[in-house]
Amino acid sequence: MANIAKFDRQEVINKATNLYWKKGFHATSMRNLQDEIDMRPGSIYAAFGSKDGLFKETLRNYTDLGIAQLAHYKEQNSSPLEALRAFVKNLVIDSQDNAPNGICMLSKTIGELTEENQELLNVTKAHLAEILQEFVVIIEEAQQKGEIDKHKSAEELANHVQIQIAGLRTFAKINNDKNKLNNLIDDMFTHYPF
Amino acid sequence: MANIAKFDRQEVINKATNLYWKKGFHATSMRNLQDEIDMRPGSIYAAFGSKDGLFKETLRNYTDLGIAQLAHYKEQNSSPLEALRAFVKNLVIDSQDNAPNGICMLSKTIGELTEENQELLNVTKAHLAEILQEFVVIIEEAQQKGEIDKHKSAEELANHVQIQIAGLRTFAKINNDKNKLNNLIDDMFTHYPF
DNA sequence: ATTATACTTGAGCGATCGTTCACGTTGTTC
DNA sequence: GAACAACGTGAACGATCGCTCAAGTATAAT
Repeated sequence: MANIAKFDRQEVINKATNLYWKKGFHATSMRNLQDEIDMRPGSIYAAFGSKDGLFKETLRNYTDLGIAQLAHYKEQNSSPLEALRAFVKNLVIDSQDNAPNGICMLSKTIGELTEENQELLNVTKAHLAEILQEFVVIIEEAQQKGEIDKHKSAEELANHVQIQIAGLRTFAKINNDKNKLNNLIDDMFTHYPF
Repeated sequence: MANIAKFDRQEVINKATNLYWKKGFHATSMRNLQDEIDMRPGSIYAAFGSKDGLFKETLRNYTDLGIAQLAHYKEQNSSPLEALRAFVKNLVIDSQDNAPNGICMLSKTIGELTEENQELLNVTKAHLAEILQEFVVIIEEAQQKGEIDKHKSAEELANHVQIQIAGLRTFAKINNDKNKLNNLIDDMFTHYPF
């Protein structure tokens, strides 16, 4: 017989994601997490195994949320390219105020961790590759619709988008001028290499 | 009377810079630093005051080294624009192997720290602004020499360069294809907005 | 009611954190 | 060579780290 879930696992993971995203892996203590998700150490370790294990689940959650968000913009826009633009603007501009951290949790983790946490690093890289692939798909759709030159490499354009997002989100942390950020993103979609 | 320096302050700061740069602020313990710079806690605290104090000195050191490096490339190139390009290639491509960390120490710190370390965050932002100003100067010199359209805003171009560096260095961490990175940087200098 | 099972609890483990300070050593001064 | 100043030393402080586990509580099955 299935037992009553004593805690809402998804809600716990969401809260843990936000805290890890905000403070980073090393600066987030299990004490901090205990307070944030309102669970005692024993329960946390029974459910997630370790600090690393919980972090890995939050990385998965973060990536799923990002991919779902991109799908959301695709549904709302008939144009794949416009959907991508809206997605990027949301990440770079809106996230500075709404999200736990303006920086991408995956980029931040790539920057923070070393080979001492090789497995978490590998997971993070794999998730970034997943998102890259989503960009490839949406760019190929835009090419099908004639919004982008079909002769251009969708993979290279996707790389370019990911580089711009990483750069812009870092920049936004020191210069949160929304008009400027908006213009930079518009430029990105109206000039080379698009 | 000045006493004999019992330790080489500059060498100690260099070693501390490399460790902080590699591991980040939170993941670097004072024990780690003691081993790396071969000093006992009392001496470190007498010389630098605190973990924060030493970190602040390494940020200053890192920024000075970067500015000196840019000056070096300016001396070696008659063209300011080529000097800037060589500087960027060095940061993005060579640093992946040579340096303690492929990521810029300042960007990494911006990503890692929160308002809990507001002063270190402010120092870091100020240093990024310093480097931005160096880019403005070199771009203005390139405009004087007719290498860049004088009607373009040197400040905006400098911002663009800093954003590209942040994005490319993150990208290089997951895809260290030197040919691709080289092409991306060449594209950056031969297409919009340059 | 009793037993079995599932889940939570929180005191506390050994280790490590950033930091301090009484003390030892070294070099200078008179 | 005695006194002093300057610096380095490392044991050890209280706090916190990630984590464990014996005990407690709640629900389900008999």
